[in-house]
Amino acid sequence: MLRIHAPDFNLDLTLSCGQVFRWDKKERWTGVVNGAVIRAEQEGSELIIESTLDKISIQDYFRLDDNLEKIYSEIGRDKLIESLIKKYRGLRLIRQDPWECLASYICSSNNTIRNIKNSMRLICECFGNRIENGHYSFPTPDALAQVELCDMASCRMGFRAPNLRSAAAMIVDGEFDLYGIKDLSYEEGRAELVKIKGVGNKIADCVLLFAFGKLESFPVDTHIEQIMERYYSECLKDVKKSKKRDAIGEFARRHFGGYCGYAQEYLYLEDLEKL
DNA sequence: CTCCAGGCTTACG
DNA sequence: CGTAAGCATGGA
Repeated sequence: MLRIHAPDFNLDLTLSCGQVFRWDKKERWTGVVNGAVIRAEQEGSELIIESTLDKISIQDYFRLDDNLEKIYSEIGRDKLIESLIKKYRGLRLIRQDPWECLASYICSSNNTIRNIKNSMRLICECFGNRIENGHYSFPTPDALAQVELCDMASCRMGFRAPNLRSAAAMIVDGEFDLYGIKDLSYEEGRAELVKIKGVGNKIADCVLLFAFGKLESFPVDTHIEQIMERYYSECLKDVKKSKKRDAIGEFARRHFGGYCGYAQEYLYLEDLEKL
């Protein structure tokens, strides 16, 4: 049992804001990270962890080394984001495994969070390794590259299944250096990721932000598009519909600065919770 | 029934 | 160039 000092951290918000798909809250939050089951709960500023992973790995996963005060002062450029910082204080980005992150977001296109979570659970149950009762590791690229498409149909991924398997094959064959992206700039990494079939700008931005910690990434999906239209419409007039998402991302980098990926997460959660 | 969901690819003017 | 249909699946 680990007790980790975690000020400015909100476990519930961090795990329920839609950035990760393999955590569930029962009595405690339970998830699988890097092949190990983690059970987590929070008591005030103490994060209480039961896992075989060490303290450093947990701190790294939850990005507890991020200086949130500095990030808040950087992105807090207007009234809206200031109010969201106040409302969702302690929401942190998570440092996900690149392959699981890529696979999850390949599955995310034109899909719901509920369906994505269901598909990722099935993928792990069908093709991962059993760790303990009811908990499975995320299958490696090798494991998925060998799966027949007809066997993948049971994971309910629909038209995205061939994209996931071909991404796995590209990584296994050495055709795509996923882990090398950590050494690239945001722009270079994006140019690489969109070479994968089924990966466009938005999914590339999610992988760059959630797995590689490129905090200047600002993924623009339907939720972000809607909330940005509502609150920052004056900055998007005269932009053609087909260029709107690019324009929103560029505006966000100018407006919120180099930590705009954090701003994205707060805006996204606000739109998720709208009535 | 239609419309939408953390989009992307392809085809057609 | 630009726009639009089509893509599986499930829920509202």
